Amino acid sequence: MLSQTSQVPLYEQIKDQIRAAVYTGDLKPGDALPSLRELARDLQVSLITVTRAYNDLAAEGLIGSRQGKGSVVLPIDAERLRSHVSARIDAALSEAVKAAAIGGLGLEHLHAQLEHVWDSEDTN
Amino acid sequence: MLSQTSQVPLYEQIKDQIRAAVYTGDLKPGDALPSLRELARDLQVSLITVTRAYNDLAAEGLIGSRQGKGSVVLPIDAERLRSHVSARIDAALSEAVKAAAIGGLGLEHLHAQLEHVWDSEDTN
Amino acid sequence: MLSQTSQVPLYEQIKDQIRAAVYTGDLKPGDALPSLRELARDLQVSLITVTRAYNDLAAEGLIGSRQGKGSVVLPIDAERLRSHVSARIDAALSEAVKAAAIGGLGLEHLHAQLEHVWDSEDTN
Amino acid sequence: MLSQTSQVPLYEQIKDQIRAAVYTGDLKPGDALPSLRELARDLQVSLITVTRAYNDLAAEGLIGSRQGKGSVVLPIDAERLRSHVSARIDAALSEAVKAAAIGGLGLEHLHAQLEHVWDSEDTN
DNA sequence: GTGGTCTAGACCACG
DNA sequence: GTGGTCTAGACCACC
Repeated sequence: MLSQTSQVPLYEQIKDQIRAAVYTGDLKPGDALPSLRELARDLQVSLITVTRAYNDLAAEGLIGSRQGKGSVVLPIDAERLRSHVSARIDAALSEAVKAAAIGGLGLEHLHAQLEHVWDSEDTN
Repeated sequence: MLSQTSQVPLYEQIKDQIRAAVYTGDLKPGDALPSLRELARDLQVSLITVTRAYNDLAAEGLIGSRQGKGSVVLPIDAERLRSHVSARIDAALSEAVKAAAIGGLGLEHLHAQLEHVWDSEDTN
Repeated sequence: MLSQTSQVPLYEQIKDQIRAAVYTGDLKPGDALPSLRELARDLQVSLITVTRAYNDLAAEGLIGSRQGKGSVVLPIDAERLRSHVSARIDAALSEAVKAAAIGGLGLEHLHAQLEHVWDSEDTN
Repeated sequence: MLSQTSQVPLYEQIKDQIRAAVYTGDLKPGDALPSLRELARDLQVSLITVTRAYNDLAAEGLIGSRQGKGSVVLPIDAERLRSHVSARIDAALSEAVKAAAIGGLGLEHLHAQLEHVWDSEDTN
């Protein structure tokens, strides 16, 4: 699902979803991705937008494209994935800690809030 | 310190810095802010960029400006601060949870990582 | 129609007109607003002036803008509209009461004058 | 009492207060106004600001100044006062009616609200 | 001196 | 095409 109202560009949202599918295993190395036109139709966005997302992911080394054969997921490097995820988690937690410091909230509050957020994300 | 290369607009960076100073108590209600021209000169940005930041903050109700008198920090109400901090914490934790889901990491890992980040922020 | 001689800033006049159109229903949620450049040309003002008006309205939560897609009216919530209208009415009536006090006119005079004004606005 | 935070310029606030005093009879024709320096001290504003207020009122024909004799209230023209007050009342009521129309509120609501505002202004 | 407004014109990101 | 950002420079009102 894409948000037309979010500040995040559409092509970034598409990239995030494909990345997430790859990293969670919903898409495995060798799997074929939907064609540009198919995905553009399904997501109700312009062909240009999907093209940009695929190009970016190809530049990242996550997917590969062959003339007339469509795009496929490339083998992922476990180390790559781990550092990618770790960096994102640490950055996010650092943000949370800074905000807590401003509000004078302690570590316990963060742990508790983390439980709440975890549960609510789980149900979505 | 402003980053000319960051994706974040200059005026947003200025707003963030002033907001942080107010919320942390470095700037207290009633304190005078640097004049538009003074800050523009110090930060090496255009007068208009600083003006925009001050205007936005005034619209938020965080600061007040009067022609010929300069700009001052307005009294903050506790409710405002609390909701501001809560929103920031929840957004950040939500990011962390999403990243953990991609990496297949569990809630325990997040709690542990939170401890690490908390300690490292503490020592800065 | 904008007044170049009024004390009210051009961008505030633009904001007022769009706000009025939204609140009266001339513009409904989902409707597209004219593009920045189009409105600037039509109103004979600078692009920046229109941009500022749109930005302010977006900060108010009344409209939303996306790069490359234009600007649209966002859904309004009833509570927001009610408080907006109430505040405007109270401010205006307070002005009238103050003026009446200066002229030594009583409450009955205001009620009578209110009838007259109501009728004359009605016929416009 | 002057509001340092209001958007209304200080000298306009001073003018309003003197006008109100004249129109309500607290200051009668022939009465001496406080000297520029005295009023500036009392109101905690600069001499320039008070001077501007007095000059504007003199230009309006409401007060007169004589070298070394201070300023005095001039005879007021009853017709002048009446039209001045009427215009202000009508403008304010028209604003209120417009706002009510937007909110779909009827004439009865305005009459009721007028009562409330009248009472609350009375107690101040 | 201060902030408020408006201008013209540029470059970038997005679809 | 769209909106977002930033610039330099001007004039005004206020104190």
